[in-house]
Amino acid sequence: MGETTKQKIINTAIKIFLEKGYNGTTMRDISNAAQINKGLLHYYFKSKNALFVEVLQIGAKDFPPKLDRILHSDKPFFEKIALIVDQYIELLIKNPHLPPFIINELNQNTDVFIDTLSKSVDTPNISFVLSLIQDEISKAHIKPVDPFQFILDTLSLILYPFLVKPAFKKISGLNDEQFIDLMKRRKKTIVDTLINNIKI
Amino acid sequence: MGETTKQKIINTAIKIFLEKGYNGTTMRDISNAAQINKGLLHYYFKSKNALFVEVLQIGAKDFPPKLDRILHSDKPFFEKIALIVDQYIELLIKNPHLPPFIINELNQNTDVFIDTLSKSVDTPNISFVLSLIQDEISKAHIKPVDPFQFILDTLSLILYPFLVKPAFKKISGLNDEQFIDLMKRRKKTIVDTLINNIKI
DNA sequence: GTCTATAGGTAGATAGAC
DNA sequence: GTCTATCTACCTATAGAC
Repeated sequence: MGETTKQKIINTAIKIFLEKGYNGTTMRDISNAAQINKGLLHYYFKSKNALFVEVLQIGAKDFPPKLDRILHSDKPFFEKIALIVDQYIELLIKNPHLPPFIINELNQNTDVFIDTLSKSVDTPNISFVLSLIQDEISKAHIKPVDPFQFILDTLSLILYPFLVKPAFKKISGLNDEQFIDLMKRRKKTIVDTLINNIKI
Repeated sequence: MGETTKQKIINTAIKIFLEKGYNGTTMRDISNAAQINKGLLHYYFKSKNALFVEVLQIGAKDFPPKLDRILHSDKPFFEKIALIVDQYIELLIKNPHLPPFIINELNQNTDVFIDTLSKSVDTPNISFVLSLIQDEISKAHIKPVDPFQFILDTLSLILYPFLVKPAFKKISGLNDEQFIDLMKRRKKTIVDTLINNIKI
């Protein structure tokens, strides 16, 4: 038995929204790509916005648990960093449209986007991460850096290349495969950069 | 003497395009904000796209020269880094909509966007920057890092916070003034992180 | 140069036959 | 549940009066 029509719509909508963003996507785009009738979109989903919200909630459900498991494990701090960098980069390699999509929706539709996400996803517990870093500092395992800035550093180093991927590929002349390879090698670079900055 | 109508259109268009992106902006938005008649937009500019291209070229003209002057100066390498970080952060504080705008257009309209920019702006000479880093390495002034990755690190650390500013403000509860203050303090954090990673 | 009116197209959404 | 036809609203762009 194949996908139900509703499933087909959702799966297709995820793909198209990721590629083109909310504004850039038309209901016709989705119905064409899913090869179903336009009217059916409104039969299953009240409106474009309702479809978007539902897709967003489904798509976002799988991310945070993995990170949470790493953060709450009993592994050493430096190892946690390496694991998180690894998980993130692998996620982004598999979902290259995710970072620009999030940045775009975040800046054009801030409130709806954040509210929808925080309702459907366990908000990543920032204060826990902060306390984790603070703890390492007070135990003199790492230098007394600003935990906030350290989190910013980490996310910056991981996400930025995926945000400018099109320009990066054009300027450097790399193809997709080579870009992925560079990002896999970048894991170590990022961990080194982060750890060089905090090790005593 | 006040602005000419054409100037008024351009100035307004820059603002609106930056806020809403190309797709999110309507000609009506621009004419309303500029308080001029819709028809005049098409009198001065053939089409929405032509207006966009012109605005892009004008807006992009001022950026690269400053960086180029720093890069080609005879200042020590570490000082160049500090100056570049400073210039970038100050630029972004003054133009907070710039980073998300660029990311969005870059990912949705890759070719047109890059082509338009590279025609109107002296392409920032990446190979010169690479050779600059390579030179420092061969003189044993810094550790033998991958120059490509080092450039990525630098841009990542500078730009990322501005890309997620809305989420960051909402999560942290900071207001605009506090965010700017944090970014000014972040200059030193970034330079430290970068230099810690390459100093011998 | 500036305006009004409107053409021509396409978006999201609905009604109703099957 | 699925389809076609159609509505309303809004977009870009143009024509033409002033």
